[in-house]
Amino acid sequence: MDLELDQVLCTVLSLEEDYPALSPPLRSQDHLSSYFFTSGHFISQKETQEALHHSAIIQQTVCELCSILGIYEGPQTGKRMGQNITNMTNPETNKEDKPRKPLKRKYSDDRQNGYKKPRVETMPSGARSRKKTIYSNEQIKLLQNQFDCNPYPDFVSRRRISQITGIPEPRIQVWFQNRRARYLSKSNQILERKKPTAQPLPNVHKKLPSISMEDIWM
Amino acid sequence: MDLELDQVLCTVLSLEEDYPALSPPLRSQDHLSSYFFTSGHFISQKETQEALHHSAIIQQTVCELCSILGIYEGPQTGKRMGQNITNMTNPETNKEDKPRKPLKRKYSDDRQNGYKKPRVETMPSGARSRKKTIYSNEQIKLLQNQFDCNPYPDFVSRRRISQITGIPEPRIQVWFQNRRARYLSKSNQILERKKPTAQPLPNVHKKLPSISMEDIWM
DNA sequence: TTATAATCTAATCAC
DNA sequence: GTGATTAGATTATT
Repeated sequence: MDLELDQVLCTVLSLEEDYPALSPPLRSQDHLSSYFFTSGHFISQKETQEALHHSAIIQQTVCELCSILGIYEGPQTGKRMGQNITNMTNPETNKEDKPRKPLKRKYSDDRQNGYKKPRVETMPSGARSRKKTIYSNEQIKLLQNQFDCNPYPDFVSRRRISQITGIPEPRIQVWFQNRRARYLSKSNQILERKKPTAQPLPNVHKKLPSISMEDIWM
Repeated sequence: MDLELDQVLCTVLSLEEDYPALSPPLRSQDHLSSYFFTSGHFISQKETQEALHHSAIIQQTVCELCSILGIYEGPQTGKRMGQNITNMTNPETNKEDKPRKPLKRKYSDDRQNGYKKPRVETMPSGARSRKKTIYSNEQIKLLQNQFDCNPYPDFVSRRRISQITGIPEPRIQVWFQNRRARYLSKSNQILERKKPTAQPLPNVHKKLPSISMEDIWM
C-alpha cells in the first residue's frame, strides 16, 4: 500500500519535474472558493453562485489540461519544486546545450552475439533524458488491457487512454512502443487466440465529459 | 503573407484536432473581461480590479498550459471543430481499435537499390496517424537555428523551444529526429566547422516568465 | 540483476 | 519533402 502510494508520488514528482511551470500542483478547491467567498460580501447571492460555478468550470478545465499533461490533482505535497526552474533560469545549464560534438557511442567490443551493424555513428548517449516515469498498478493494468486488444492504438485511442489514466499521450506512445518491442515479436503469435477477455475501452470516456474552452471565454 | 497565415491556420487546426477537448482555442481577452464587468455593478472598484487581475492571471496560466500543449491563442476561427469529438463519442470508430492483426508490410519488390534488410515484419501502416503538422517559417527558422547549435537537445531545451515556438515538445523531438536522419548523416562532418554563428538560445526564456499555479489557487 | 522508461537510428508510410 | 510511425538497439534508472 505504501509502495503504491510511493510510486504515485514518484510519478507526480517526476511529472512536476517535467512541467515546472505548472508547479505546485492543484490544491483542494477550498482556496479558489474562499477567494470568492471572502470577497463576496459585495456580491449578491445569485452572482456569488454564478461566480462559484464559473470558478468551478475554470478549475475543471485546468484540471483537464493538467490531465492531458499528466499532472495529478490528488493529495500530494509540492516538494522538490523549483529545482527545474532554477535549471531553466540558470545559464550554467546551457553548457548542456552547447554545440556538443556528437560522441561516438562506445560499444563494449567484447560482444558475443554479433550485432547486424554496430552503427558506430553519432549518438550522444550523454543527452540527459527525461526522468523515468513510474506508472501505478492500475495504469499498467489498463495499458496492458488495451494492449491485448490493440497493440497499435491510433492517436484518438491513445488520447482516450491518456484522459482515463492521466498519463500524457506521448508517454503512452512510448509505452506501447516498448511493449510491442518486447512482447510482440517474441513469437507470441502462438498465444494469440488465448485471451479475448479484454475489452477495447467500453465507453468509459463518456463518464469523463470534456469541458469546452467556451465555458471560460464566454 | 497569405501563405504563411494559411500555414499557421493549418497548424492551429491540426493542433485542434489533436486536442479537441480544448477547442475552441482562446479568444481575445474581451470575453472574460466583459463577464466581470457586466456582473460587476455589485462589486466595488477595488475588488473589480482584483477580479480582473485574478482573471488575467488565470488566462495567462491557461495560455501557458496551451503553449505547452502547442495550442495557439492567436486570431483564428474555430472551424472544423467537433469532428474529433464525434469521433470520440461515436462507438463506430472503435472499429479502428479492434485487435487488428498487424499487416505485413507490402514492399514494392521492383526495387533497383537493394535494401540491407527489408525487415518484413509487423508494421500496420493502416493505423490512422496524426495529421501532418505544418510549421511556419519563423518556427522552422528557430528550429534550424537550434539544430545548428545542438542537434541533440535534451528535454529542458526541447521544452524551452516548445514554449517559444508553441510547438508541442514531442513534435519538436520528432522534428529533430527527422532532421538528424536527413541532414546530419550526409557526410556533414566536413562542413562541421563552417558556421558557429547561431547562438544556443540566449536567455530568451527569461522574457517568458512562468506563471505559478499558486496564483490560481491562492 | 532485472525490468522498463526514454532516446536513438534507420526505414518507411502518407500527405 | 517532410511530419509521423515503426522496429530495434541502447542507455539509464529502480
